[in-house]
Amino acid sequence: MTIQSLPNSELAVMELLWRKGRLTARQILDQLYPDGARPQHGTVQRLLQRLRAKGFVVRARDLGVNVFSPALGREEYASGQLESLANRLTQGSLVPMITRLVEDNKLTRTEIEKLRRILEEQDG
Amino acid sequence: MTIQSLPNSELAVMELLWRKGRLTARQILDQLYPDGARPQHGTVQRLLQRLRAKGFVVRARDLGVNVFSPALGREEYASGQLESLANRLTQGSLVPMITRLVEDNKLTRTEIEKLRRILEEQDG
DNA sequence: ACAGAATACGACATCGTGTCTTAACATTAC
DNA sequence: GTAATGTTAAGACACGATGTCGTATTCTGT
Repeated sequence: MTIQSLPNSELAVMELLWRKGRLTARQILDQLYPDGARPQHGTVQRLLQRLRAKGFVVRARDLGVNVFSPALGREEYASGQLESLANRLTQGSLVPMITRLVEDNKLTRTEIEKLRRILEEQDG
Repeated sequence: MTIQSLPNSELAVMELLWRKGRLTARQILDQLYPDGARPQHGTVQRLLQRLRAKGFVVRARDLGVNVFSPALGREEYASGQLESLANRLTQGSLVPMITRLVEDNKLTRTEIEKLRRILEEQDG
């Protein structure tokens, strides 16, 4: 049930889709690799195909072209990764990791404030 | 500077070392694969070698045998992974991920309590 | 000095990733 | 309706990481 982890090239496509919402393969090619040395069109097609197989993007026919959009949000993906990290490393709990980050001063004051607020808002 | 992420076989060795502290290659072989179909001794040796190359374990000569121990703690590794996750996915911030987990009720009340306490203890 | 254990390391199969290429298909412009 | 153009699907492949062997070499205790 865990969300699987994506390789870089596929994550890059997801990033773009998360930012733009819906794009055609061609648009992805253009926006992901605007410079000279860009990959073949088929490459993006392939990535999209793999992402679809993994259930990360959905496809819709639109004016004769396929339009792709994310099947899950960035936060959903990110928090899923976080969960699986916790499962693998710290018996499923975030506490040890966060504790460590706090002790090492890896969190900014603003972050700490925000986290406090989020946790305070929880029930009562 | 980010802590790299370990493959399963190497992580399994680290797990064991985190639990036991210091072990010889032979002990690792015995404890990691107690059943029948165990790998060759050399396999563990190889894993240890790779872990050493990556800086995850240190070695000491002890009574004529090498004894291996973790070069970093589990929490250090785990929080490093968390950081790199945040860097890759949410502009370096944990807030979006945690927010999401809280909203989805993925954290137990106990966890939330603990996290609150940790964050409260911070400065003033 | 020798047997037995420990170590180092070259080798290799397999898999995932990143990319290409070509073939099949759809669409558009005449 | 056909040619030109763009889109999609899928086979192929190189490359690196992973997991595992096996052998050559080095140690240790007696």
